[in-house]
Order: sequence, then structure tokens, then C-alpha cells
Amino acid sequence: MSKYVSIYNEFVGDIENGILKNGEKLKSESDLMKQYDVSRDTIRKSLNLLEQNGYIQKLKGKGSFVLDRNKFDFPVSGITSFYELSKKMGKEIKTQVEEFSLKAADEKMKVKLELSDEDHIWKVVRVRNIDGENIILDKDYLNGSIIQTLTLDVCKRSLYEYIEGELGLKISYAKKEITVQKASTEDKRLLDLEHYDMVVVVKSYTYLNDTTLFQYTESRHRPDKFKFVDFARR
Amino acid sequence: MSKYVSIYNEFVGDIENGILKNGEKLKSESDLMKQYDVSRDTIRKSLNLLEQNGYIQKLKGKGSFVLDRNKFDFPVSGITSFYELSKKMGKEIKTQVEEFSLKAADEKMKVKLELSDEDHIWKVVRVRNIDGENIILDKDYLNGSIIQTLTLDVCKRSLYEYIEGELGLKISYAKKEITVQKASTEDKRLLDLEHYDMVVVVKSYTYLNDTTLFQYTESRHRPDKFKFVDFARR
DNA sequence: GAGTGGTCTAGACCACGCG
DNA sequence: GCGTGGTCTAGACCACTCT
Repeated sequence: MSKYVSIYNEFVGDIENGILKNGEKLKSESDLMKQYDVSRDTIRKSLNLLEQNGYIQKLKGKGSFVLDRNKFDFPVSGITSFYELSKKMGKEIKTQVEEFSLKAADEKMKVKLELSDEDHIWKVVRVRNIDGENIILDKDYLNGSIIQTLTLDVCKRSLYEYIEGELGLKISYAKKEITVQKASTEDKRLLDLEHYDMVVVVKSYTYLNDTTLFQYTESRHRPDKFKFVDFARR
Repeated sequence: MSKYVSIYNEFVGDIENGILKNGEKLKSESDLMKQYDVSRDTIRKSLNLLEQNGYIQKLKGKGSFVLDRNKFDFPVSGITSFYELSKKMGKEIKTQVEEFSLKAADEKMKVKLELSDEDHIWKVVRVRNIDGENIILDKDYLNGSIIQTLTLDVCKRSLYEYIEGELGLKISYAKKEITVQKASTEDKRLLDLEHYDMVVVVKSYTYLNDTTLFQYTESRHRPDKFKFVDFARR
């Protein structure tokens, strides 16, 4: 772990645990240099990370100030798996694997995952049950040339944990797209949609470190339970 | 304009105009140092900006590579005003100002905008007409202590342009929240909702450079016309 | 004027990818 | 082994805020 990430993590901990309070002024960069016995550049890298992620605001001539994270719920933006999310929340969450298969890619998926004719794809369909209701339908399509083996057990737990932990692949960036659509018959069959006839669809294209696209996901949510929070800098 | 931002902008131009193509390798950092006659740190700042905004991917030991922006539509995330957006798109867009007033803040808004009893707020309600249909209802609430004067003409054009340009205020960051709700009677009255009975609601809290909250916006969209695209790094 | 963050420089060592 | 990007250092000057 690099120094500046360690210092960043320390600040994140202090802010999330309320040791550093909203609006509080951080020590100046030169003070922090002495305190951590590092160069100014290292301190600045840490503070820049904090600013990017909405923990602090830096003001020229004045100092760095802690922002109010409570107002921000939890920005679930970025690339976060359902498993990581559910660990953060206090809800009772269950995952039901509806389908788990390896097949030749059909035309639609060949385009989406940029595959050639011989490639195979994993298809994983999972229903997420929150507090006793089937709320989210996750349909994952994984490039079989990159993910060689996959087990039902992994699907029940966490794909990302397996991919990053076991396989050692590095997930780097993703494009996400949020739209609202009419519920399909599959949505109606697998989810507890009540009277709702629409679903929020989050499509994600996820890329590895080396810019290979390895996953396409369609996450279909019951509209009343959907919430997306984002923190953006201009 | 700082050097590293200039270099960043030059790269952005080259990538958006196709002078630098998808997957193409950039010159190495040391080459770029010589080419621009700057230090390595300056080049690295430019490249980091490019990476953050999804223009390139850097690979240790290999180099920096241009990412395919076409696949990313236009990430409209970040803080972008409707006016800035409509300039980018080729659609015929009209804005109808439905309401424009300055009043004492009611309880709900006092909480949302963190106001005291004496404060006033501007309320601006606008209907966005795209290709002949009323698609978006924008309800803006602005802190009257910060925005002293406002005119109908500004509302017809662009609030942000006025705030940043005329008033010289610096918009710094925002929290956004996307949910889906039942359409209100106001939605139904002002928008061409067809048979849809739900709207996508984007709530934004926008902050200035000095961490003052100055604007709360509720943007209500017809569901079939709503699309949110995001580029995220892990 | 003193203190703060923003930019820029020059140099060093490391970890990684590839031939 | 060489070239690449990643981290870290030490020092400089600037622009801004506050008193």
C-alpha cells in the first residue's frame, strides 16, 4: 500500500467515524507533512483523493474542510457489486440463482461483449430478495475466454470477489446506463412487482485493467425500491 | 490556464476529433515531457485528468491508451445544466417558464436549503419541450441570500451561465439522487405523459466553492425519455 | 505580512511488461 | 535489460484569504 493511500484511508476512517466532524478544518498541508513525515506531494495526493470522493473541500488561502457525508446517503455510484453493497446495509438480503450456464454467444451478446464466433459466454441470472421481497433481477453475461471457470457457489456469493480475489483480475472501469422500461414477462415472473408495470434498468459494461470488456450486466429494479446516489464535481 | 489543463484540453480535442484513435498508444511520459518542454509531473497531471474522465487508460509498463468514447454515448453525469446539454445535442429544444417568484421559504425548503427564518428563495419552474413534446419538468429553488437578483430572461436562457458568468460564483460539487415516483397532478398537467403514470425524479443539491448550498433542483422526466449515462472507475 | 492551497520543476527509486 | 508508468522527495514561486 502506498503512503498516500494509507493516509487517505486514515482520513476516511476518521471522517466516517466522526472523529473529524462536518465543517471541521484539517491541519494545513505543511503541518501534515511534519506529522506524517512525508513530502508535501504525498500529502497533496491524499487530500486530492479525499476531495474527489466528496470527503473534503479544499479552499485556496483558507484550508481543507470536512464535508457533510450524512447528507449524501451513500453514493453507490462507482463500481460496486451487490454483495459489497449488501454488506454495508443492515438489510436482510438473499440471492437466488435462477440460471447459471455456459453457452455459445448469440448475436446480441456477441455485439455487446465484442466476441468472435467461437467464444462462449457465462450467463448468470439472479434474483435479489430484500426484506422478504424479490426486488432486483440481475442478469450477468461474462466473457468465457476471460473467465475460464465459474461455479454455482461463486454466483451465490459474489462474482467480483471471485474475479478479483481468486482469479486476480483487475476491474478497472465501467460504463453504466440507467433507463426505465416496461416490465417484461420475465420481470413479472421473477420479481414481486405488485401493481408496477415498469422496471428501472441499469446496464453496465465492465472493463478490466487492460481495457478488455469482460462483463455485461442488466440489473432490473422494482421502481419504488430503486435509488441511485451520485456525487459529482464540476 | 495552467499548463497541465492546457495539455489536457489539447488531448481531449485530439481524441474527440479522431486525431487520436481508439486503442492508439500515446507517446510515453518522457517523450511528452520533451515535446511540451515541461516536467514529468505536469504531464502526469494531464494524463491523470484524461484517465479520470474516461479518455485514456494507463497501464504500468506498457503505456497510455485511448479508450473508445463512442461506446460511452455522452456521460452526462457530473454537473451539467440543461442549457449546456441542449447545446451539445442536435434536438430542437424549447424552454417554457411556468413560474418565477421570490418568496419566504416554507418549512420544507428551509430544511432542504438550510435556510434561516428570514431568508427568501427563488422558485423557478420550467417545462422542457423536446421535439414538440413536454418531456421534463424542472423545479429550481435558489437561496435568495446568495442569488440577490434574478430575471425572467435569465430563467429562459440558463441559470448556470448567469450564476457563473454574471455573478462570478463558482459551482463546485453536487449531490444527485435518482428515483422513480408516481406522477403528481402537476406532472400530469404540465407534461405530455401519454399513458405513463410515473416519472423519473432527479434531485440535485448544488454547492458553491465555499461549501455553501445554494440550489435545490427537482428534475422530473417522462420515463421513456430518461437516460442517465455514467463512467465510473473502481 | 503570514499562512494557505495551486502549480511547476528536477531528480530518484520502484514495479511491471516484454523481448 | 530496457522502457513504461507509479511513488516519493525537496525546493521554488504564485494566488488567494485573513488580520
